[in-house]
Amino acid sequence: MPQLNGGGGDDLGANDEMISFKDEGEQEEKISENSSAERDLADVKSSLVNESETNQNSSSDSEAERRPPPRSESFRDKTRESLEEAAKRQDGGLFKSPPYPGYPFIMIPDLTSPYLPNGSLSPTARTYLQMKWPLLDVQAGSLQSRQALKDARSPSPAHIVSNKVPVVQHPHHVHPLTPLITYSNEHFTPGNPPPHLQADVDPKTGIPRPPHPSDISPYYPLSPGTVGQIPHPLGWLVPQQGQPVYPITTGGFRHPYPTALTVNASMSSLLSSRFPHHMVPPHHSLHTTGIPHPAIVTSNVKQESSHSDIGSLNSSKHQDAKKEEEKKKQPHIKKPLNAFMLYMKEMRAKVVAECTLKESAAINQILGRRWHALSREEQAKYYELARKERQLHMQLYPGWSARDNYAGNYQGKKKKRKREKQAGEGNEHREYFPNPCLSLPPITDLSAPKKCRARFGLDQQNNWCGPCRRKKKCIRYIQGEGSCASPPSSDGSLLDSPPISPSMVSPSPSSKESKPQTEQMQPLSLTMKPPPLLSSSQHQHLSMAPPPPLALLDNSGPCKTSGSAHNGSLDPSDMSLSRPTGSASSRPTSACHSHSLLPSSATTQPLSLVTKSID
DNA sequence: TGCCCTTTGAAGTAG
DNA sequence: CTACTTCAAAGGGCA
Repeated sequence: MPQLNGGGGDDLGANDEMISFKDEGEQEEKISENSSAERDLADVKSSLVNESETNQNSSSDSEAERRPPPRSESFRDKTRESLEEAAKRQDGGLFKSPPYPGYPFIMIPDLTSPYLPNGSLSPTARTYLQMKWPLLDVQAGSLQSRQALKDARSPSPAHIVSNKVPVVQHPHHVHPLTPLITYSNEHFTPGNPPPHLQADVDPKTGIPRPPHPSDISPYYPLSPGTVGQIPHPLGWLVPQQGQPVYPITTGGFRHPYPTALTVNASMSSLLSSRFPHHMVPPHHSLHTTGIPHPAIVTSNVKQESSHSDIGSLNSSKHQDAKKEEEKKKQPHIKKPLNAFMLYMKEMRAKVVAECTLKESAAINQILGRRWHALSREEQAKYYELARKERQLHMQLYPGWSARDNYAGNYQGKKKKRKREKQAGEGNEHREYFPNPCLSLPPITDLSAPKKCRARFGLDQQNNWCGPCRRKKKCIRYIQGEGSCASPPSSDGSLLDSPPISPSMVSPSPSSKESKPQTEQMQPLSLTMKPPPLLSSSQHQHLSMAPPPPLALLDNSGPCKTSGSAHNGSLDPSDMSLSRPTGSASSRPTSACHSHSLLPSSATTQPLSLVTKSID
């Protein structure tokens, strides 16, 4: 991977400092162009979600009724339209700008499924496939090509192979930065064959395949002929040759829904393939390849629900023992990943490579910023994925509840008790970026500074409190004052706080000065969430009115990259999302150390980390 | 070994 | 309804 050195040293710190992401610059540009378009981020987000929901609604209105949510044509059509549109847009500037991502491409998840406990592959091992519409209609049956592909492929993880997940890989057109996971809506297609349809079984593997190519979603990238065995980030989620992947019966689960999913053959096979035998609910038509479902961590299916149902016998008295036992025995069904998590999984490796950082906390900060820098469409992609994953999860584990994973921690029980922050602290505004890579000079609102780490940065650890040095909870952080070393500015900003990290602060001396300055440095300072204290009305107001200081912060990186033709598809609203506010004027136009991190990525994933004041 | 850090988002709980 | 909490991933660091 291209190191981010912008001139910078190889060492982490230096490097980080210098890193800037082009995409941010692009984002900024957008912002500047659309400064007026500020919208409430929250609204935007919700709109994204809604869109996604909407898409699916057409197909799944009454999902509850028809358990096997038919994912529908409508959705498919829409998606296809979107894709086509995207493709068209890209024609002009083809990958110059972050093509929107995903559409034309398929992201193949690394072999290590997020849920697979023992993933053997590195997270980075992700392949992005380009989707070509034309390929979509490939007949599923082409064993030949499939075989060929198979042969050509290097050995895949056993589970994968066994599953024979068909994925088409087009090495040549892979776009590094814009992976997209495509779902085959088919999975949910109402018309899917009933379980018994396993009839269409892969002769070789014995694994059921999609009944008919025709069912394959139009944009389903995988052509049977070119099937590869690549896992998807949502690996288990990835359709196999257009077949529904998820349907699973709830054998050992709580069945909130009566029909519990009409599992369709493909799903069954998928599930079976993902679950170890013992994990698979006693169930009829599941295939057992011994592959656990990603969401299941332990060896046994968490059947608490069913257990509870069945045996309320075990009442409280056994609970403790029971819990322990369950802990050990029961598999832990993990929460489905949300949009951001999906994004993180996908991008983490990239960021790591760029920054040479390995610390997840730092990486996550970067990713968080990048996330905000994403265009609406890009985020929408992930929201959609997340939505699907949730649906899938729901189907797989109808009785599962997030509460199940609380482990009794809620309200102060056992483990992780995250920071005890009190209301008032308002962390939301914290903007410090310890990681040089972020280089975003931070501190925006700082009424709620973060921990010492965040406040002082890695290079000033001498200022950290003891616990912080030990990576423990910051003792200074706890208090609303939030002041570790230096008190917040009179205006509430921590601008006068010690510079975070040299790298972050960057050359510009006047950090204190100005919000504007700060703003400039703060590429993505905005959080999508409205300030906690704002009432909805206020919130709304904000969206309409000139952005509050905080909002202003957003100027992200100045680095406008060349051509950021960006996505032509973006509409003004897009910007609002990525950059809720921000005025062009405040943003430095030229100041950017943009060292492009990634040749290819640079265009797409701009995150201008470094901000230097102009002049 | 297990928690912390850090991010966003979803979902649960408490008031 | 609002506010708050937990947990998803990740991996280095620490007790």
